Amino acid sequence: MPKIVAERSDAIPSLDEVFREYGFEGASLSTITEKTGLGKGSLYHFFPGGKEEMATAVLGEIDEWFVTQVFEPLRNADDPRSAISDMFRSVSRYFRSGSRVCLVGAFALDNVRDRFRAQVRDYFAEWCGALASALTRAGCPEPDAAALAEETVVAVQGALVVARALDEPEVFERTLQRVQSRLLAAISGEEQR
Amino acid sequence: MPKIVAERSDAIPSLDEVFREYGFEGASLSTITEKTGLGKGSLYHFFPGGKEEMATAVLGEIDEWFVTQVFEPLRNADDPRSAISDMFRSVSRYFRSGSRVCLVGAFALDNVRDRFRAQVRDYFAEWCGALASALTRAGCPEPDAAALAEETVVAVQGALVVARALDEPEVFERTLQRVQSRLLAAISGEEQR
DNA sequence: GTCTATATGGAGATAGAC
DNA sequence: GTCTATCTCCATATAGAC
Repeated sequence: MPKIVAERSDAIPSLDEVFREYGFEGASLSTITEKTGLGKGSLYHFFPGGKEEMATAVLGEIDEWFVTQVFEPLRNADDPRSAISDMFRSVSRYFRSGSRVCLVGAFALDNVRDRFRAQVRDYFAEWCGALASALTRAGCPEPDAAALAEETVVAVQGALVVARALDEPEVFERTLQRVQSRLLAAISGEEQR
Repeated sequence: MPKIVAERSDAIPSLDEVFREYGFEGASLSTITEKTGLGKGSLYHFFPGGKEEMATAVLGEIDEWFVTQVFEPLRNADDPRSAISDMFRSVSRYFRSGSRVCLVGAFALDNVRDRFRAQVRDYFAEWCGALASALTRAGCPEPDAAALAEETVVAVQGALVVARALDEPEVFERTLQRVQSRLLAAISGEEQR
């Protein structure tokens, strides 16, 4: 399907798709041309830095989505409990119930990690930090909160790997359910003390 | 350092290293030549199918290691409890406490997954199956065993992703500790009934 | 801004001497 | 078995007309 592209940001969703499907090295300029509907001329007009700039832009867009949809709600919500539930809903939607890969995670395992080191690092650090913050405000003691947050982020990433390896997206939803109930249990447990 | 290469299998460890470090697409023939110490002539003599055959051979070698070191012990050990402990020790050693990537997991997230679909699939399916078998024989009821096994494999893969993304290998060891105690707790819990 | 044509390099792979 | 030379192809990137 042809895309309507009038400015740089209109191309980002297609670029996101392409990198997710083919990986950074696997996404050739001709593939990108095809999937975005933009010729090389336009592509280099919008992204003078070439593929690397395209990927940086996509990572930036992903980060922005997570910041507004996930990280900020976790950090600022009046009700941290429901912010955590919202996180699971958003994440499930974002990863299409396990049939969509995490581009940042894929970059982390790839040799391109070093080229996008800061963006990759921050994404995971922010996620862990924001979730730990919500857990703490929900009554979970500090060290447990950090551990639970890390466990949750690890589970999400692992589930995406295994789901794709087995071609069984259900692994992802099962995992989300499991860690979510574990988090909520940890919170109620604390509140009862 | 130069390698002593007299037969095909002598090249596998170097190939394994190269693919782990550069990924499948990122590992060019000149990189491979350099790291294995073999010229293109020798390389194509040993692997007429080129890069794809090299990767297949590496995946086969990895699988064989896991079958003998991890899967068979899990399935056959007289004492499933200690087989499970052994698994965690072997896995920690194999992944160098989180500083080594899982090549199969990396392939799963990459677009090369489809080219090695069966090998990628089997690796994870076998791991889950073998661990579930050990858990069942240790007294864990069937459905719980499968869920716990899946959770464990998911955690290992996720920990490798996050450890590499954050440049913090400790994430891996922490995760192993956590899932190990959870498994052992589940088993003792069952045995007390 | 978007196109076509093109430059240049390195990729994977092969041939054939030794 | 291992080497060097070479083939072909497609990659990223650029130039310049429109």
